Amino acid sequence: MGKILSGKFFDRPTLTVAEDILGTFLIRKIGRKKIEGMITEVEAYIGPEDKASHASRGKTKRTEVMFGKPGHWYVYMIYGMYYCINIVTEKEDYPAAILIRACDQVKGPGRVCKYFKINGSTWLTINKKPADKKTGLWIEDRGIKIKPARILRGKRIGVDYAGRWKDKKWRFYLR
DNA sequence: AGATTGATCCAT
DNA sequence: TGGATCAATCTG
Repeated sequence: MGKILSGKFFDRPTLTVAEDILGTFLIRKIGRKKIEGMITEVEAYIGPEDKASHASRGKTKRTEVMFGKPGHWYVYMIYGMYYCINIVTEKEDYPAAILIRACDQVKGPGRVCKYFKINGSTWLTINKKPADKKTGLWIEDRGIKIKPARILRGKRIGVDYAGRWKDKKWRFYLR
């Protein structure tokens, strides 16, 4: 149907990828069923210095995937209840990723994962895996072109602890 | 505004 | 090994 976005797409400056990813589709395949949604809101987490990023405290078992190859999934649990999903960007050894905050009418990263059935029994099949059909979760470009005027930009949500990094306007969303 | 909830990480 | 922290969401 659409064009599956590969590592090459994600091996670019994260802010560029964040804008370009708006209007593409997140696809989840479970058995013969598909769950789909157009990506409408994302946040960028960029580099080892970004205090809002999990990678700012260095490479750990959890965050090593952010230091890995672009086009892989980083899934983590937050507040013991919710999962959030990110796609890794930029070159290996440079930690960066994009958090998918909303798809169509599904607003909020925790709800996105719930909608796409990423939970305690499935997240390990996705975390640190490439975004492709084999993993069962990928991103497709279906040719929808978003006019720059439709893209809004603002501060990231829930990172007030991040010092001077909290005010970076690294959140992109559709009007 | 407050409760929820448990993996993660770092300082003891 | 313990405890603070947390890229969120729900309920009131």
